[in-house]
Amino acid sequence: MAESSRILNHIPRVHATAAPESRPYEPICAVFRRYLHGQSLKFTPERAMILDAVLRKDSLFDAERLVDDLKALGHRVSRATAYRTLTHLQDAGIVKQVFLDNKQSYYEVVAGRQTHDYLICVATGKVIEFSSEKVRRLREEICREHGFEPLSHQLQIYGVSPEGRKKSE
Amino acid sequence: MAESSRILNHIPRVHATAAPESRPYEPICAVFRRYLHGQSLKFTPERAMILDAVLRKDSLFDAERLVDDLKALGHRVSRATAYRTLTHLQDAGIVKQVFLDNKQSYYEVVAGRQTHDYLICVATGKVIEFSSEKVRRLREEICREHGFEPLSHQLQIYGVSPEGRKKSE
DNA sequence: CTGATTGCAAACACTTTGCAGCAGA
DNA sequence: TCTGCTGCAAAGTGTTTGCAATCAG
Repeated sequence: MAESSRILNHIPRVHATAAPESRPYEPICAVFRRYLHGQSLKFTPERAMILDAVLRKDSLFDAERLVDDLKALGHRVSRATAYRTLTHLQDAGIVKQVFLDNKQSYYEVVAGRQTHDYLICVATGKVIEFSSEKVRRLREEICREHGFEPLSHQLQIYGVSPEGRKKSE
Repeated sequence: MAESSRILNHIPRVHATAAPESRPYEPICAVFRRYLHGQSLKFTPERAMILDAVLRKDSLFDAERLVDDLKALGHRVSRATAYRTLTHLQDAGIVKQVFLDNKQSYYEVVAGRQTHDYLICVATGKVIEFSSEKVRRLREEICREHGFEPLSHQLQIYGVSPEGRKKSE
């Protein structure tokens, strides 16, 4: 089944399987504080504001959009801090980075939510997010076959949506 | 099942489903020539050399590696031409672009071969390529549910391989 | 011949990083 | 107080693009 292999130039950072010792229903903010404390990192106002803005997202977002959201809420946060915090949020198992194109990274919240996979219309650019138990089961099966311990996955299907089909006629 | 949607900032280019009117067993070089001709593009020595180098790859590669391979074969091709040609090869349905991390793009040959999905070890950076009929069937099923016409897909599972587990102990 | 192609270098866009001043714990 | 944090601007990096010379058809 496996056919060949190589080494990646850049190992992508992957969010934790689940916040390590997270209790059910624990506020995500508390999860983050605990994570930061465990790493001798500090819970700053900037990090609190970013986490807040992140948790308001109910679908894919990028760093730019996050900074804009914060600006709209009256908070001024530098891009650098946004990127740095997104990294911590990933390490804390709160957000996941998604690679949909070669231009930039996207993020989605995973803590306390189901992760998504994506249908991307190449005619309209529209992204449909869906969550599938079958995908999760297949991922387990594939990993079992290869002795792999899964942490995260990404599935994107590129194609043409019903609207895209109309548009291109 | 679908939960929310948004529009992508950059619509990724996706290789054609299959070389449009490709005949079985037709040499890939002929497919490319036919594609170029159809687009009023020219078959240049650079494009021939790049296609040749691409077809020698049996697993994931990146643009840099491609240029290095060509250099090793004694051919001098600029990065710009390599990128431009990879785009044409994608449009011709010969290669597919893969997004594994936020640093760069990877490519794999798809013409006349099975496409792959990837298991990526976050401990070692090793990439295991595999081909799964179950993944292809699931993709069809998901597209049917959403009225989507699939062109391409990408599945990456990030986790820890057996060797990675040993290493981190 | 004529429009497409090439290589070069500059431009681009997203992301990361060095640094000086600031501030949680 | 002692680290870690922030914003800024500069650096970094893969990829794209403008342009003049060149070449395929």
